[in-house]
Amino acid sequence: MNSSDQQPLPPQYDAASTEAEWYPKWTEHGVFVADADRATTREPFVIVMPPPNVTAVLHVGHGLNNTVQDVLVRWRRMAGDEALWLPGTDHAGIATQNVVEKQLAAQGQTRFDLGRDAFVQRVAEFVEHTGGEILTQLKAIGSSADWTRTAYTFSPELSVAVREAFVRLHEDGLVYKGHRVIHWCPRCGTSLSDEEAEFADTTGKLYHLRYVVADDPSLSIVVATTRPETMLGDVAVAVNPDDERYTALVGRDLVLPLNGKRIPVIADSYTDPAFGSGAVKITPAHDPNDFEVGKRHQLSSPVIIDATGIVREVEDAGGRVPAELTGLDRFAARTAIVKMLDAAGALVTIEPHQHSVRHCYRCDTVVEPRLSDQWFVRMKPLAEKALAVLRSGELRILPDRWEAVYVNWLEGIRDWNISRQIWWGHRVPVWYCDACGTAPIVSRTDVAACPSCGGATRQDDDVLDTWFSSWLWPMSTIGWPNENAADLKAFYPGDVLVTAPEILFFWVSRMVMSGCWFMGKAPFHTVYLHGTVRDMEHRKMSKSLGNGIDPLDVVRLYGADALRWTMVAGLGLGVDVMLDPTDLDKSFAPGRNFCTKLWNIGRFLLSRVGTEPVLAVSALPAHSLTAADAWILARLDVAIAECDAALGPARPANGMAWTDAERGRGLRLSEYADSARRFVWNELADWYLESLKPRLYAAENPDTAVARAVLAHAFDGALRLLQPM
RNA sequence: GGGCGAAUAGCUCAGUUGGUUAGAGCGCCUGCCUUACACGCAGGAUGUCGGGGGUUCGAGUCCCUCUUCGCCCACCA
Repeated sequence: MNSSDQQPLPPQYDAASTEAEWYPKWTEHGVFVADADRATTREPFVIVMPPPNVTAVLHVGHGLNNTVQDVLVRWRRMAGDEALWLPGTDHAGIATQNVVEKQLAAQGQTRFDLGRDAFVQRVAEFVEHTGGEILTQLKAIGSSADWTRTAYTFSPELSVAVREAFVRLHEDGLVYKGHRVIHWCPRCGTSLSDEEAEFADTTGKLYHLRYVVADDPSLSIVVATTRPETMLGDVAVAVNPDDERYTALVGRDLVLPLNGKRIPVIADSYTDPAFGSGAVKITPAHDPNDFEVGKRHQLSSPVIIDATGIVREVEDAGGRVPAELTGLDRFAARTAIVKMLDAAGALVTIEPHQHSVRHCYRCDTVVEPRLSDQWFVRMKPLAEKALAVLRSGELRILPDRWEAVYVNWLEGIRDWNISRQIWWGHRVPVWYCDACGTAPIVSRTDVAACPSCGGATRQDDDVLDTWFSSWLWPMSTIGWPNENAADLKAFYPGDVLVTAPEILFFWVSRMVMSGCWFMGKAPFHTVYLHGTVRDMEHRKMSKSLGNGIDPLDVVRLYGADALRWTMVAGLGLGVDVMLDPTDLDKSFAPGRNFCTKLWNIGRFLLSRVGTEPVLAVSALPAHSLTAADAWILARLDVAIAECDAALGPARPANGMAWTDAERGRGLRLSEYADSARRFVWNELADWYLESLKPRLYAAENPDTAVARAVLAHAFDGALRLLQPM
């Protein structure tokens, strides 16, 4: 050993070169590739990656989400499990279509100029050329996913799964076509599910309008509405049957201002006598509640706003829209109508009104309730199974307070509108024969000719909600519906699902439902909901706010390990991670510094121990160990136990369901980071290594080999301990 | 309207079933370029644990209440 001089390694760790060198080695050696055969002799441990939108660019939220998954997968891989982390992307129906439509708009075109086939082709090409870039970016942060299994929600294989799910649910009586008022985005031109129509608190106005009794102008009723433009489509005014103020008027006709239509006063318990004037205008085509009221009273449903949000006579609306309002945008029409009502003496008052307005989750346009035909999934039977697995402990959610949210949503679940009037997505597998008008044909395979008359068929124009493909993700990616697929047998059900609470309803609950329904088992036993990455003002990091941090910048400046360290160390259970986009050093230097600390322990070891084999610690006689040796070996054992306890248990001990005692344990990422850091820095480096200097700078003697052996062992242990993160 | 969460050192946060001097990182102060590391080492200061009340031998930890932030859900006409 030459202790005198040259340092083969620089005193500071260069993450960029090291990481770039190692990642390809890992993939070349296939260390991330799971093997279905091996899973018969080892415990499988499976995490499916929440598939980012295929057009997505890596942001720090992905960094957090994937770091957590990577830590867990690497931890189990180290522990000897057959670990599978399954990556992939989501075709993201509306989102991706919007991106391409924006490109077209820049050229002054719309999708209708191209036509359906050409447009779909164009989106597919776009996705092929620029999509999935995020998966490459995930490699830069060290993600140990099994890239040989990379999946895509719109691949041929997954399309088979989507059709199978639709057809089977139809066979089970859970898929049906419904005619009702749904959420509609006039900008995207499609219906939305309840979850896709997000509430935003708004200060609006409550307009009080006076409708005069037809045969006695001295009598009138005042109704309150936030959307006066819909009055053109009113077919009745409803009052509560117990409301004595209006008993005498029930059954009589009112005259609708502006278009002179006669509408009846009806009694319906939907009306709350305490709200406003206690009388509600009923617009069946433009409000879901009014639609129900209208059905109960066999009223017509005149449509006076079209699919693009323009006011005009669309259906059953003859003579309802005055010429001067026809063709106006719904909001322009509102202004105009209020003016006209005022002029007509029908506007009583306007008062400010706090309420929540639904917006499109993709483009933030105010959602328009719209009467249309849509495909729905009857959710109650599915929800019951998803509730049962939580109650039995087959499934748990961490932090556990989310379990109540999950239960609450499932207990009040409503049917899921799964059809979208866009072009990018899985086409609804239903065919119609216009010639003979036979019943719609729901089929796993394309139907070219009508089975009854042999005539030409026409496939349903709608595509399926993008979540209708992602809810199958834990099964479809590993072979379902082929029940004999080796991967499906080896890797279903999986273990942990790591995501943010935002998509608990969109995705997590639905995966549980589909897994329970189609496979008879929840797709994972643990849902881990992590926090959100925020800036120092606690604002969510986002492109629009310009407060984001590019994970790739962090990788370049501080290293992937520093990024990962910051994510893991800052991640209390369910707690948000705060980062300062204006001071990257504040957030990421600690991780980088820790790497350098580790690096320098290594340099010390190389200079004082060298690269020759050392004695095995187990071969050292107990009496040859100094107190420091025994101490650091004990501390290593403690650290290992602490890290393991912080992360685990990996699965329910009985293999079936969580016991009450187990249920809240584990997934304490920050505790894992703390324990590991304390051992490496405070115990190994600060104390043990310092204590070793007299021994390792002394002339060679019998103790030298002991010190070298223990140091090498402790350092090896440290590296293994840190490997997951 | 219903539900949930948070409030602990200047900042970001730990404090698992109530139990000796409340912790970490960053920041700050004082020494140190000591032959692994100045992206470092040694040492130090810092908190009526949001306010009020209560239970208890004992409360950051349990109960009530108030205040302030934040989140989710809802057929808010």
